[in-house]
Formats: sequence, C-alpha cells, structure tokens
Amino acid sequence: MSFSFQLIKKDLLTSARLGKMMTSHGVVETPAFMPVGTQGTVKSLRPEDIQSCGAQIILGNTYHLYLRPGHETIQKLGGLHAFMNWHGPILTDSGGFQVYSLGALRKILPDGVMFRSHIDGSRHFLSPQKAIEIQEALGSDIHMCLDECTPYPATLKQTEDSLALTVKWAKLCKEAKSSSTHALFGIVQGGTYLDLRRRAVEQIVPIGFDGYALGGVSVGEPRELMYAITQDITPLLPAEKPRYLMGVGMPADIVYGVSCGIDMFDCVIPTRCARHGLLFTNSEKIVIKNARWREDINPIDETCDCYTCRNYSRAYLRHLYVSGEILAMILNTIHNVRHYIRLMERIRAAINENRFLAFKNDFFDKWDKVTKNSTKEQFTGRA
RNA sequence: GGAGGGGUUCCCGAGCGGCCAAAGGGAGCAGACUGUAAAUCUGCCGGCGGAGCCUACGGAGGUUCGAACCCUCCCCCCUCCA
Repeated sequence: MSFSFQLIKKDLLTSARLGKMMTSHGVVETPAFMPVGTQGTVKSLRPEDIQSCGAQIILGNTYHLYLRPGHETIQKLGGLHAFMNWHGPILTDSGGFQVYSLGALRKILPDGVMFRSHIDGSRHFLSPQKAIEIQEALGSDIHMCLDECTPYPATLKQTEDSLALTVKWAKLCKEAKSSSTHALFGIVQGGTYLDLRRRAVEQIVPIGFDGYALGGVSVGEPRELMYAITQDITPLLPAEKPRYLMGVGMPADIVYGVSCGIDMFDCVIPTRCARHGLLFTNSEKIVIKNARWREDINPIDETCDCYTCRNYSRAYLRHLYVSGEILAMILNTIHNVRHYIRLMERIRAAINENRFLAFKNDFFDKWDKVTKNSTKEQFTGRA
C-alpha cells in the first residue's frame, strides 16, 4: 500500500484541517503529534505504552540509527518496525537536525555533510542520496529530505546560501528515491526571512513531494517569529498534501500551528521534560520535584485518563523522581505523551464539531495563565 | 593506666596565621528544556534589602595589628598497647 493523504474537513474560521494519512503500517489521523523515538525507542516507553497513549505514528532518526546499530543491520533484521517492535507508522528525520544540533562536529559541503561521530569520533559522510538510502533500508513510512536546519540567528546571506543547499539536496533526494511505497517529504527552510521562506516554497513544491515540512523553526528564535512564519507560509503549501511543522513544540505552539493549517508535529518536549520532571496539565505545569507535592495525594491531572494519572499520586511521583528511580521517567513520560495525544484528540474533535476557533481562544486564555503562573513561581522562587 | 589521632557551616569533608562566610561532594530549594550527544543542564544554599555589618569552625581563656588555623586548660569521640 502506498502513501496517501485525504483531507476530510477544513475549518471555516481558521485554516485548521482534519485529515487522514494512509501508510502501509496504518492510518494516522491529523492533526497529529508524533512522539520522538530517535534511537528506535521513544525513551522510557515500550511500544505498547506508546500505543496505549494513543500515538498513531512516531519518529526515528536517520543519523543516529545509521551510526548505531547501522541501517544495514536493521534492514537485515527485518527493518525498523520489526527491530523495535513498533508496527505503526514511522517517520524518519533525515539527519538535517543533526546538521544543526551537532554543529561543532560536522562540516557542510556542497554534496552533503561530513560528520564526526558523536559516539567515537569516526568520520561519516551523509549525502542526500545516502540519507534516502538509509531511510529506505530502515523501511520507515515517511522519509524526510536531507536539509540544512538553518540556525538562529543567521544573516540574510547565510540563510540564502543555506536555503540554496537545501533546495539542491531536495532535488537529489527526490531523484534518489527508489521506493513507491514510502512517502518523501520536502522541507521548507529560509530562516526568519519571510521572502526567503516564500522562495523556498516556490522552489521546493515544484519538485513534487508527498508532503511538506516547515523546518528551521524552534531553534531559539522568538516565539512570535515562529508564529509569523507558520501563519504566512503554511497557506502557500499545497492544500492536498500533509503539512508538517518540524520540532514544534509547546502545547500552545501546536494549537497555533493547527490554526495555521499544520497537520503534523513532533517534539522532544513531552518526553524530555517528563524525564526531567516537568509534567503538563491543562491548567498548570507541574515540576514534580517541588516540595509542594510532597504530600499531595492527587493525580498529576484529574482530567487525564493516562495510566499514571489513574494509578499514582503526585506525592509518589515526586518521591520516585527525587529518588532517581527509573519508574519516574516511565510514568512521567506516559503522562506527558498521553497529554499531548489527548490535546490532538481534543483539537480534532473541535475541528470536527466546528468549534476550533473557540477551542483555540479558550486554550490560549488558559495557557496564558499556565505561563503566568510559572512566571510568578519563578519570581517568588528567586525572591 | 600508657601512646597516638580527631572534633569545621544540615551531613560528609578540605583548609592549618591575613587572599575564609570557609574548597569539593551530598542533601535541600528553585529554574530551563521545542525535527534528542539530554535519567541533562543552570542558579541559590549562615543572618541583615546592599557597599558593609553581625553571627560562625567542641567550650573557656590567651598570644597576635589579625586566629578555624598558634598556646593553655576543660569537655567529647576514635585507634593501638596494657
């Protein structure tokens, strides 16, 4: 079965949309959030946990899985799905983010990126063709073009050059694609320069991809800039293809992205923050190590239906976290992932019931309070 | 009874005349995290709004311009010998 995307509904008051992605490993309802499983695992979760959180698709990473255990090994063992025992859809990032995050360990060349492995220092050349070869060997359902995730801040010239490279590589990725069952997404770069972003759309879209991503956001730029880019550029992407806002983000960022017409999101925030003890609820951000939870018998979130909230108190979770217990990471991650997935379910229901704008406004009101609360706590904490 | 070692801020532990409110851990408190080099990182951690002052290195005296550091006595702990 090959990849396809079906647009089910368009919101009348915003650009939000409801859709379905069909892959050979199952259907993904959009707008969707994709938990990040860089190394063939969503950190601390078993596949059945991911599933019970309601996640329909997860991420894997080309660079990391190529370095260890090696894409050929994974291919030999039956592909990434079998290897990690996750039988739902997988999207693999191309290594483009590592061009950014491993900035000190790589050199960008016209034909690809020379990496010094962060594991053992060995040299590895990742070209657009190689990135596709690796992703096809992994057998993920959606492949991403190798791009340069442009850092922030970057000058106009730097961003322009970076964009040119990303466009050039996008063409090479498309040419290198040899499988018809796997989807390939193009990535729009252009930094914080809207005219470059528009140029990126003009140059990437004609190459013809199964979906389009906005990349190079959430790299330290002000939130307003990210919002401006998302609002301006998303509508320029083909309406009949899925649109993916890469690396985003906080719950409010996701709601905002949906209102701009984004269909897919991924972010390490729910999983990483869970491991670091930050838990999301609809009304507050809970730093579980805080002394105030020492004797709190309530679940993290009364309204949450996750395994953690159904069975454990804040006091116990605080104890586990403070004690450095592995279970703290597991239970916290289950909660945060479920919280994100539930957010997506609520978003889809709101769009479906023609009340997304109200949902969004209400969400931002509450989110302001969440942010204000934590700002106030920071202030009193320091005073 | 004899010989030796030691008592430092919540805990462990360095310091052994001024650069010491006292290294370094731990604990405690708070914060950050956006296509994961992250079970990570950062800040605070005697008191007083601050320059500064006050209170602190077992207790009491003393030497010195100046003592956690030197001297005397006392209290307590540990090791070895009898």
